[in-house]
Amino acid sequence: MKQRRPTIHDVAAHAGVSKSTVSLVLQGGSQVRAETAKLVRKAMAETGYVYNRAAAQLRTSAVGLVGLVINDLRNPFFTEFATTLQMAMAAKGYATVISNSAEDAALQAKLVGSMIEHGVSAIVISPAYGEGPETFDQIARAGIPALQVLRRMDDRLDEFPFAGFDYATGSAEATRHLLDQGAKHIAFVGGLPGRAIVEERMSGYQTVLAAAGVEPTWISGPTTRAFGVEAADTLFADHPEVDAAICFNDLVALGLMAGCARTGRTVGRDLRLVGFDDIEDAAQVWPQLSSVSCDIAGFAQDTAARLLSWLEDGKKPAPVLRAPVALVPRNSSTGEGL
Amino acid sequence: MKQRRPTIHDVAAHAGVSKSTVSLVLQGGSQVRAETAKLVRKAMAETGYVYNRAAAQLRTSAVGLVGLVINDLRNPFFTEFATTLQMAMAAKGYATVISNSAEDAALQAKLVGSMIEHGVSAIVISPAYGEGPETFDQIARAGIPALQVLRRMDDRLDEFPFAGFDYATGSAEATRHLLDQGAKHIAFVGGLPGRAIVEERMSGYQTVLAAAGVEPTWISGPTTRAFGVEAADTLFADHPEVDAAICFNDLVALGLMAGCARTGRTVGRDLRLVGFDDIEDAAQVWPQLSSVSCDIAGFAQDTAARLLSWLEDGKKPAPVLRAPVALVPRNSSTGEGL
DNA sequence: CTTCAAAATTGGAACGATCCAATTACCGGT
DNA sequence: ACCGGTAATTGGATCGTTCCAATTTTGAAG
Repeated sequence: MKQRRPTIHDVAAHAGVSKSTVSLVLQGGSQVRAETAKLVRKAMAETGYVYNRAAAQLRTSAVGLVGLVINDLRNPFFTEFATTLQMAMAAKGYATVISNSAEDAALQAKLVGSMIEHGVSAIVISPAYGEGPETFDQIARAGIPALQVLRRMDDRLDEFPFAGFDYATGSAEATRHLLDQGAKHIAFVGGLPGRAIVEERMSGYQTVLAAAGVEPTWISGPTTRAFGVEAADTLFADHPEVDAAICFNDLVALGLMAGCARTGRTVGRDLRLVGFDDIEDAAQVWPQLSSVSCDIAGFAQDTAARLLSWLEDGKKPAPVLRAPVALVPRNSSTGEGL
Repeated sequence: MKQRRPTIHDVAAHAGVSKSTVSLVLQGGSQVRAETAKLVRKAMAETGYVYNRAAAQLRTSAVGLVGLVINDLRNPFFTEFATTLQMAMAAKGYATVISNSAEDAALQAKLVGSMIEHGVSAIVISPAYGEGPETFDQIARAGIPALQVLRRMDDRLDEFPFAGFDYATGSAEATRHLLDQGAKHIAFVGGLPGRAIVEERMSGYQTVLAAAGVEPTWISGPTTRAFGVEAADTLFADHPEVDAAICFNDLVALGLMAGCARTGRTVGRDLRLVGFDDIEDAAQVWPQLSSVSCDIAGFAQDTAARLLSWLEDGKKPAPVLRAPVALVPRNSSTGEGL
């Protein structure tokens, strides 16, 4: 039980070949005779050999391991991204370690440090809000390729290319859609001031409203479902004229829907609603939630592809990429079929 | 840019001490003079040293790294478990790598293999359904402590202790609650035949119904939100007499709620509903969903504690642990305040 | 100023794989 | 049987740490 694991030496002895041959078999090159290879593989099975990656890594320093740091893994939007990316990388032979920073910059720095020590060959990070550039300094020092996704926190875009969605266009489209549906007063619900994404997601809304000569209304707050529930009360008490809303994300929108249901308003008629992200739930609640769809799975696959071409062909991705988004109108905004 | 990373040697040279001293500083023992230690740390900062864990691991083979394999990371129930466990382990200085097997036994085996190669010192696994004992054989061969959680797939309980929830009692309680509310015909919705958890979650339901002399009704299917939506139609078409339902999990229940809303039934009045797991959403939809609460966060913390005591004090956990569950009645079953 | 134990420091020898250059095996054609 | 050339195999040397035994430094007591 306590004895040490067999090594490449033991396997070699058991198979009657040299350790070099075993190593060659391990690497799968067609350099060893099929017959010998079979012999070695049998010996591996019999001795219960397990590959020691640390030893290999020490010698080669290249391992198929990439780190993924997510600021809020509880949010289904990010979960979808993480799982899809992991699958895509796995298909190419890379292992992906997922970590959740829980929006805590200090923890995030620690996680990234640990990943670097473990020798990840790249990092994909959706950064937490928070103080300094510590996390990215660390990555820069280690000289590891890193991609910022979904949120842009560090300005060294040449070093840490960013990819996210074209939120501004999305919210503009959503606003226009609501106006087309006859909405007179459109509120924006959720998001805290001073955050880049919030400003981005609001900018399209503000532009379109300004063009239409309508006054914007912002109910700011955290981007959670709980806040959405609570925002419903605020909305009806303080802004009774509002007849439509764009939410920072679907979680807030779903919360808002629950809040409306509780107070007896019908979403889609009394209040027209559009969310953001188009998470799976959006199509499965009733009324179905209109949302600005971000095709997060496609984005994740794209990210994997970009990362791979960086790692394997040395092609550094463009410093900024904005993936298109599309409004998916459903009955929470059209009111059809209610 | 391309030059190799500084090693412990370089740091030593820079600080004017020997590599052994640097190593000692790294390990934090109080064996080196405070003054020297400071000198070394300064040298580390100046040379941009990063610790090479692979090398250390090769020598000591003990690293604070544990693997977590989850069968469905998209399900918020599991996400909550994973993130909480990760935080708890991080607090004790362990890094946790999370992987999603996506209910694919072959992928799971591959993931576990990769974790073992990376030298994890323990594995926590919520296993995917599927064929053979391959995954666990691998773990057994490597002699790594492993905990089965939430789902019991392997019978070697001495080797792979299991911990899960006391579902049978939970569903019995839920059934009794619904009967108390005046329900006459209670259906069980979701879950595929032949799976241990499904049988467990149904057993309490069946026992209580049998005692009350009521016929059970089972609408089986996958445990997803989409199935819940679809099940609503089945339910009303084929079993119009049903006036209450227990769902395999909250996802199914939430889907069922959406399905009811679409067809104009009021959950809590026309149909009394209880879910399972008490995920965050349950309290935030409207009507609020009654659910058998599993305190998954507490369970995750508990799991972390059990794992740590195994790893650090050598105390192997009991082969089977069933954590208590509690029914949380809300208005989807009581109908209050609707 | 010695002496001596305790504290601090140091030089190898591992750990288990990969890589390279060097060696040996094999095979078809004289 | 011999040769040449390719294919297959094989010993070191090496990667960056930790561990151990051995050595040096320190400082308090005599």
